[in-house]
Amino acid sequence: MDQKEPGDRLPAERQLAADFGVARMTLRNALDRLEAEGRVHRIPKQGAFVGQHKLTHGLTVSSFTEEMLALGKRPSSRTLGMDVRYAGETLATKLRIGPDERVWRISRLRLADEIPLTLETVYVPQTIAPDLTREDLQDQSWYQLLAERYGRRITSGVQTIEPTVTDEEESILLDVPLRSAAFLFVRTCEDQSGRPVEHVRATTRGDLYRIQCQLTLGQPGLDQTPWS
Amino acid sequence: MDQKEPGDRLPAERQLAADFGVARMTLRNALDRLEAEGRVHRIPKQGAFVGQHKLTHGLTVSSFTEEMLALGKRPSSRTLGMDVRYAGETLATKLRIGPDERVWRISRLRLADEIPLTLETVYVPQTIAPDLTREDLQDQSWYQLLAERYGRRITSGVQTIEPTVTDEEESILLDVPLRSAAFLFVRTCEDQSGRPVEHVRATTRGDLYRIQCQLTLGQPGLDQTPWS
DNA sequence: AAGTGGTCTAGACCACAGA
DNA sequence: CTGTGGTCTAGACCACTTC
Repeated sequence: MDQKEPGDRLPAERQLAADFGVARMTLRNALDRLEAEGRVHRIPKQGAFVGQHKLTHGLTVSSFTEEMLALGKRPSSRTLGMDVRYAGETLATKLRIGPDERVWRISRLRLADEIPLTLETVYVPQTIAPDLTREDLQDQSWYQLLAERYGRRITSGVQTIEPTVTDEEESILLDVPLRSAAFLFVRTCEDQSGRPVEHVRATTRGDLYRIQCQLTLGQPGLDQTPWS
Repeated sequence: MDQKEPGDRLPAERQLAADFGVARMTLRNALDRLEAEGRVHRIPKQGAFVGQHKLTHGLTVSSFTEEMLALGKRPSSRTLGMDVRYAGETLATKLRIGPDERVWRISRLRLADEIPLTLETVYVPQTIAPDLTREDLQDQSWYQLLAERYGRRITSGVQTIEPTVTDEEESILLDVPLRSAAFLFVRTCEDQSGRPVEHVRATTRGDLYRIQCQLTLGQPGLDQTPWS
């Protein structure tokens, strides 16, 4: 079994399927995922090739902790604030709760190898995590905590991404000059049964973080439909 | 046949497959695409629902023209510069050509409903489009031109996204204040046979454009692998 | 218990690539 | 031409949700 180099062609699908003892459809599904992750690059009618580039973490649901560990960085966290407040109309809609229900509001500075990287504010209904403490949030994965203690596995979400410039407070906390370029991520995540679990606003330094993603062709003919 | 509202549940997969007269696997593939486009929202073990949100254009290969038309805007274009130069080392690597081969360098301001939105610079090997003229670029889809005249259908690409702030020239051309938030998209696109066709740097106004995408769970167990 | 989505199987046909 | 990936079929089993 020789090691493949980036750019090398993988064996034919039928061959691989036979090697692994699975049906070709199953093998293709696996390749689909590898391609989405950027680990292989496929050329229609020609084959699959070992990925050329080290794609950075793309657009999957993953906690800061997991993402940093995957990138070989040491994640840490400083809790800046943590309180309970009423959801209010906007947040209630996103979390599908009543506007007078209470939510945790947790502000944290996330660091990678002790360098400030992201400033995030998480909103989570108090009914989901009633007994949360400051210690729970220190240096452990928030998603792991949600899964293990509260039985909520985050499996999907919708995210918007905007460019922004840091204001005075963000600049100080993130240790960058005033009006530096940054990402603003806003996402609402759901658990395995489709119930909203958290709403997050995260400001991430643009000088240290970038998004890399594979572009694929939206199937022709359907993209034409106007969507109001 | 009644019209479905956002949030309504779709019929069961087996039912839909029977209605359309296709196998369930085929129906599921179609649902996968609709979900990736944000038109449908699926909850595991419960069903598929009409999409809640009007998702903005996500991360598929599409020309500016097509994307704006899909959003109901009228695209237009002003060519700012167009010349031929040597590729140089960096660009040559991305386009997989020799460093002393010639490339078109085309700068264009892209507008939506006459409002400046994106400032883009496209690099394309001269061998691919030898007889390009300024008129070719006026108010017609570049990808369509590539496909129809040169037989190159853009089907995939790799893109990096960074936040940036506009410099003096960009601010004037995009009609925004100095140091406004903007996206910097850098992508290299390939045709149907996997050959690089163009390299693009595009600066897009952050006050008018955002990215919205569906987050999904990278399959567990494989994400743990460190990628150097 | 019945119905659901998620997954897999073992075949099949097509269009296109390269020799 | 042969082999390839792209797509589809008709069935199957499982785990889970809902009644």
